Amino acid sequence: MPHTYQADRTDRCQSYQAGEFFKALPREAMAEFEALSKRQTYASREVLFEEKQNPSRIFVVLDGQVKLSMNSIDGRRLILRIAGPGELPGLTSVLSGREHEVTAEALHPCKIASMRRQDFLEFLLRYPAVYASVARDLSQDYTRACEQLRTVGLAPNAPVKLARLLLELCAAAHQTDHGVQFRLTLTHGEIGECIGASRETVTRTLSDFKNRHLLDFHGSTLMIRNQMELASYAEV
Amino acid sequence: MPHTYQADRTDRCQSYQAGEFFKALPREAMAEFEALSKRQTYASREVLFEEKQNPSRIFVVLDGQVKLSMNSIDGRRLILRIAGPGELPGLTSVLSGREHEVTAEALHPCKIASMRRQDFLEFLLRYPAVYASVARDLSQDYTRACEQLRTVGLAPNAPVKLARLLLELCAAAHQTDHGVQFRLTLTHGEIGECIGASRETVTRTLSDFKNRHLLDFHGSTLMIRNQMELASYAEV
DNA sequence: CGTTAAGTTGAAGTGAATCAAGTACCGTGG
DNA sequence: CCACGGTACTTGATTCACTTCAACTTAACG
Repeated sequence: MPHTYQADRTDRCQSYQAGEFFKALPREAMAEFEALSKRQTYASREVLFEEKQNPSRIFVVLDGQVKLSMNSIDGRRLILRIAGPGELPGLTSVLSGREHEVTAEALHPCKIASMRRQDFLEFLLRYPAVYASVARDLSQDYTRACEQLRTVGLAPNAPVKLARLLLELCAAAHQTDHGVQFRLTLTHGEIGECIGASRETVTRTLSDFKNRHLLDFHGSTLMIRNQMELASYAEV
Repeated sequence: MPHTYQADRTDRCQSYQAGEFFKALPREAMAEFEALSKRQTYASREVLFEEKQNPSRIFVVLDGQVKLSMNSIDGRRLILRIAGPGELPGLTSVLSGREHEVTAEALHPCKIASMRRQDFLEFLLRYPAVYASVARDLSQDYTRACEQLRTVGLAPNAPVKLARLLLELCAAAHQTDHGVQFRLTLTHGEIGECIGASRETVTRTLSDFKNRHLLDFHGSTLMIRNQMELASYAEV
């Protein structure tokens, strides 16, 4: 084997293991997964799979972000989540064989690994231990879907929905002296699509929060000044 | 063993196997599951577990129906689904150990089997084949949650939401010469809680559908006259 | 047969969508 | 360096679907 292969292999391992899924995998399972899968680069906005399609491949995000959403005929859209490195968008459908319930689309240029569905199912049969990872991933997906149902279906109004989304983002963010700070990579329109509100409502609600000193923003940087108050506000 | 035990045991097998979960289970796994679980009767409205609780037991509906819902402080409610015999409400949380995202409440008097969470997890380790059933159940829950997200979060208005719910109910209903007919066991209020609409809106929209000859109802019996048109209406 | 829960219908109020008309921002190329 | 075009954001005015409130009818059930 040429030297470059080793380097590449290490690189691949790291990419795969960015998420939880492959963490607990035995070495030989990991190697086999890599052997069976192929890597590909997806351009920004390129679609990995679409809702209503039958799942033909399993995908692993190695690098970049993938937007999972549901789309309606009239152009309305509901963003479910942004999947990052190590995640397996569409796992549910690949397992069940039912058509995809969501559309996956590269947000930025992405590195993606993928494998034929049948190969993955056979791989699963050879390594039943992987089921534990599968179950964890599925249950996480379900939990997230429930959280979003709570936001979209149970919140009494748009400000509460937005507050809930912001608090979710806080969890992955970085604490400073003046509050929790993070970059808002989504546009107002996309935020609206996460919570079922219009772009304008997002703008208005954000500036309302600013006026009430719950948060501050300059450009795409958002600072949650008073997370406690925001949280009590978001309570459903 | 007394004779009644045999009879009881047969009865129990049938109850467990009403759903998909236990269908594929090896005989000894089934027997062990029964030995470790206890049966209980729940009165109408009695709560099996509540959201935010930590999961301590796994539940199996043997007979009756269990309402799964999310509840907000101010009395608003979102009904996720009605679980019937053979289903395992709360499975996700039992597996992940995270707090319950939903509340489970007996609709009518119910027969329920339950088992200590720890016992179930150990049972799973002894019978990894059960993971296949677990994965199927989880993916089904996820799919359903997605469907509801589509209804609640993506439908443009209440009539479309209601039409989608009715079509869902049609799937489990019985075809006649004049259309699909089934009993609507939910009250208008509960229907509203399924789709995120008020009781009055449900009443009004149903009578609107009736006027447009999409459906008919007498008492709690509902007849979908024109399923095709209702479906095209519900398209999101 | 009376009491309670569910369904119905009308009227008024409201939160958020939509429409409209801007401004700020950013990368590109002259 | 600045004009340009495109995208995102902002803000106000209008509209509308649905909620809420209220009064009433009908059905369910011990």
